[in-house]
Amino acid sequence: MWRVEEIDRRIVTLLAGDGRMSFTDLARETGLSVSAVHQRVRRLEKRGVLRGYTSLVDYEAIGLPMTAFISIKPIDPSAPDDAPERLAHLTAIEACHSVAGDESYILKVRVSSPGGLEELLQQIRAAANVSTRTTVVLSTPYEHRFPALDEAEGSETLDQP
Amino acid sequence: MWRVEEIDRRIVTLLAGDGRMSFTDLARETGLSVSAVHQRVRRLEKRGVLRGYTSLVDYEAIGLPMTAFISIKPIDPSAPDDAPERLAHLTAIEACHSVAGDESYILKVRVSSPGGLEELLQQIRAAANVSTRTTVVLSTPYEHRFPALDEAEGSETLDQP
DNA sequence: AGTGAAAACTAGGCGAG
DNA sequence: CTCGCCTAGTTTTCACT
Repeated sequence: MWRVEEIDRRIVTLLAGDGRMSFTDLARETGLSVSAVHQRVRRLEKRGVLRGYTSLVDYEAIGLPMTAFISIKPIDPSAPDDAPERLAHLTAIEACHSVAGDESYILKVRVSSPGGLEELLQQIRAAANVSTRTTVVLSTPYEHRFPALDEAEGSETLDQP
Repeated sequence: MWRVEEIDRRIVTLLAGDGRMSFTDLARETGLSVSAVHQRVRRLEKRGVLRGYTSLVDYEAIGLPMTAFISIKPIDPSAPDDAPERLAHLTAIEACHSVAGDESYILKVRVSSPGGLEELLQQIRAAANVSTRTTVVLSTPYEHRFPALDEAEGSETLDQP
């Protein structure tokens, strides 16, 4: 009697929790056959609901112990705003969000040291002609959590053929 | 002649790019045997360098099209600061970073609508006794990128037996 | 959409260099 | 640390419902 979509949400949630979970395990958890889950996962991938898989990495262990948020604002507000493309080559930038508010973008960056952050800030200012405001992360109580999906959410979009 | 560590960095980078890559493929990409890669991956997992695997999800497709950053500040600065624990039950909060600066934490949240954001803000203020400052994300040019790891970074920490 | 079974491929353990 | 072999288990396709 529950909507079919329940199962897709369950699959997405399970894979968010363990991106390497086998189809066999997904099948057991969802009560479907292996081939049915397989088919659903492939369909979710094709539709872009599942956009890929990644490992969660300890940035401290790979020599990038420092995280910061950098808000940027164009120095010349009349110039075309192509900051994301201009900054894309800086691999220390993990994410770039266009935001409402005083500044135009928020960047999340990972660097090895204060010196590395200073250097990155100079590169950002030079590459995109922006002023910056930096907020250094001291610790991260949690990250990469996945929300509980209830039937109110996603039903319309996930339910299309 | 190159440091052995080169290979571990390569493995981490490959798994960051495709968290479901098979050991067979990892072996081919790194030039090692399957069992050698297998052993290295298990070691990286045990050391906590690889902390897990997850799927990348299109939040719009699952009915959570709205992302925001919420900075919070305690209303009573003399009270013990246990905001992360007090907020942990709110699954709309994807990440919680303790930060330097005017505010004490930055939260990243996913909601279904402005109404959902409003409700979440009330819950946050009530649960942690904080004031909030919200920055709504308009679009995300990129996210979840993984930095290029060069030999300068990570060598010390990754190189230990 | 779902199922079960066959074929191809992968994971994970073992002994050896 | 690395290799290659081996078996159990997983992925993927297919014909059928």
